[in-house]
Amino acid sequence: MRRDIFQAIADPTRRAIIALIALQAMTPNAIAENFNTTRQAVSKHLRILTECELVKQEQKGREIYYSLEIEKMKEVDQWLEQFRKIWETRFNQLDQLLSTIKKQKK
Amino acid sequence: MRRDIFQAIADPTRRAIIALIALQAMTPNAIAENFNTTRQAVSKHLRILTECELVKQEQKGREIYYSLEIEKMKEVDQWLEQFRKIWETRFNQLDQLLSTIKKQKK
DNA sequence: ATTATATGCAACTTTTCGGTTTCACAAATT
DNA sequence: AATTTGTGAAACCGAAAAGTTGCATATAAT
Repeated sequence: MRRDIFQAIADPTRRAIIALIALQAMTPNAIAENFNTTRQAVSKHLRILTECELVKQEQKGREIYYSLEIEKMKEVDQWLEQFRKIWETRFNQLDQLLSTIKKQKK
Repeated sequence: MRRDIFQAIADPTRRAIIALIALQAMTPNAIAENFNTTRQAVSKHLRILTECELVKQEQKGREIYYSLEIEKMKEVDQWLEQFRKIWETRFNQLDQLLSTIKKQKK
């Protein structure tokens, strides 16, 4: 089983779950109420999210509260970093081009 | 077919292809040389990347050069934005906590 | 003109994925 | 003690994905 964060966020339902529990910890039942699937399907998603450490649990009696392990999200951010560098370079090049054109107009 | 950027970057080979052609345009054959798969498999990945507009082609004779449509990568960046806000809030809270502790020490 | 090279596409196979159904178990409620 | 509630896990199913094989086409080289 692959189970990395990129595979985890590939599914739209999982992205929605992530967004949901980012704000506050929730039980599987409460999460499932927000979707058109069964509790079991949500439970399966939560297992996947847990497996790649995107989610943490806190047991309270028979209820289990799930919340987002927000630090893990930074892995995606780090991966994007290499492309952000390219954006910036391109932007600077464009910037230089524009100022060159400006100079020529004078 | 779903075909969104999150599904596209879920596959590790595709992420590698993206990183490769981000730096310079390459032909399918040249790309395939970097991996343990057949040219056809790479070709299929390129088609998927093209379908979700992550990649653009430029034909030169019988060769086709693929390069990254870097703007599209910003979609992931935008999605991360909501979590970045949470990071910053948490960070500020930690910051406040630390300065409170500092004050108490005095 | 013939051959080699670069590529895309379609058919097929195996694996993975997302969902449902069913069951088991533990905590809470009656 | 019996019942209800909250949950996880396994078995199964259909759909989609990833890879391989084979073929078609166009350009380049001989």
